[in-house]
Amino acid sequence: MFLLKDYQILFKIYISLFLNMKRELLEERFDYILDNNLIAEIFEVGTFKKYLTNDIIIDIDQPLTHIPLLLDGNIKILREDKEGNELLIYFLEAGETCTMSLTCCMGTTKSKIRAVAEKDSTLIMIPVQKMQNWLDNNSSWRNFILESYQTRFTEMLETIDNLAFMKMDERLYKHLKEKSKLHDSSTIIVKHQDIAEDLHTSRVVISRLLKQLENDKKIKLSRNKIEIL
Amino acid sequence: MFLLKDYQILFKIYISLFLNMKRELLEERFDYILDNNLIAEIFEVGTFKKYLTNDIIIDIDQPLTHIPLLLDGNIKILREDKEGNELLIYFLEAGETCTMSLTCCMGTTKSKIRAVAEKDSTLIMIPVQKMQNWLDNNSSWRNFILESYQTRFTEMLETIDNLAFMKMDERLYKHLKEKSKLHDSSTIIVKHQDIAEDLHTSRVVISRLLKQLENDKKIKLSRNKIEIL
DNA sequence: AATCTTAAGTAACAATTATTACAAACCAAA
DNA sequence: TTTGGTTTGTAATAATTGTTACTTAAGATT
Repeated sequence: MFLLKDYQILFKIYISLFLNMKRELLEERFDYILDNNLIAEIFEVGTFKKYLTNDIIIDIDQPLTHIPLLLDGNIKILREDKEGNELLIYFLEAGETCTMSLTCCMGTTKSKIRAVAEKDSTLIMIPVQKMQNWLDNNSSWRNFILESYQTRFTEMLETIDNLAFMKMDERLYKHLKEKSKLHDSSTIIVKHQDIAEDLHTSRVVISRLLKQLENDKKIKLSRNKIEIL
Repeated sequence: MFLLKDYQILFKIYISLFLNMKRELLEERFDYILDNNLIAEIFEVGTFKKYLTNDIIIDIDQPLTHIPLLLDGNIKILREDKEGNELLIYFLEAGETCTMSLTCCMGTTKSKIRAVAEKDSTLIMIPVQKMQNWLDNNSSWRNFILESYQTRFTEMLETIDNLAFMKMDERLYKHLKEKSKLHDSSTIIVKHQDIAEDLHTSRVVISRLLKQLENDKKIKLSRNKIEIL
């Protein structure tokens, strides 16, 4: 019997749900912390799953009715302006929720945010009403949400730092290292064009800077592929 | 008898505290919504006030022990990097709390954030323990905090937009209009150097762009003063 | 009024990033 | 192997922003 933080357990329950575990099995596993009422309630929730590959999944034009909770894979969150320019804000990893969606759900603001799955990902959508309900009644859920806010906050601060204080070559190199870490491989499969869009600049600029990095022996370039040395 | 949202009332109580209102008067005013226990608790809190003028107030190097709640005036929140470069992130107005501080308090992250009062401001510092306590036990406080997060979130998104998608001249003009709105006057009292620091650029650049704006009849320049037309 | 300090204006130049246009290389399918 | 589409490399040039160095102007102080 291993100890997890409450919200992680709550999260585990979702995963089990997703894997179609039997209710009895679930209860046996988790009732030592969460009471039956809570489990029952979770079972009631109309969750649905989505499999995503490399495609737009959330285009927030009208207020959302569900909050995504990422089970597996990772999703990048992009900001978009009126002219269609884009900028990567942060990556969502498994076990995380998108605070941006919370903001959209609860507030009236219509935010232009795009979420793109970089590899196959699975997520559960939680209805907003449940969301609000749990926020009031379940302290473990509350902590999960508060911690999410804080993580996102820190990451947004970092994004601001990057934009404000770093030059394009540094931003590029950092971005490469981040992607490498995220996909757990020193070889990244991307084309220059994609990087350019994430960092909101042009392909030519990225190619130029990548060439420089290669000359500096920091990376090795091939078609559709960048290896970090 | 006027209706306010719960957290606003809570906030009003703070203001009253600050104004040294008699406890009896407070209870008479607010107990129709908040029970006596809560009021009692608020009275127990070790609040203290600070008066600030144009000076650094919070330099977050070690975890904070108190959360500021702004009663009057306004405070600008700046991001700082290792080399001492700065960038304005957002303005705090009366009735707001600094979510950045929450992040610092609750998490372990040591953030480099500077808060500067642009005019005389008053704030109350709330001990972190109380903070956490209320979060669990008082739904009106909880909503206040969640709403704060959301407001800040939106504002940080806007900052990112400005940095990523706007050129310096646009950012400058927007900044001028914001300041004008904040101080409720079409005439802004600043020197070019200060603006340059807020937008993280050099004085010469700002002077140049301001001159352009003046030529375009959008503003009128004098020493230490900019008038928006 | 003369002097001093600070703020703002200006010019010349450097660095960074953006844009355009085209050539070369790579890969897959015919 | 040839073709065609996509990706990358490169050069030339423009636009934006940053830097340095100096001048001019405004306002405060003596």
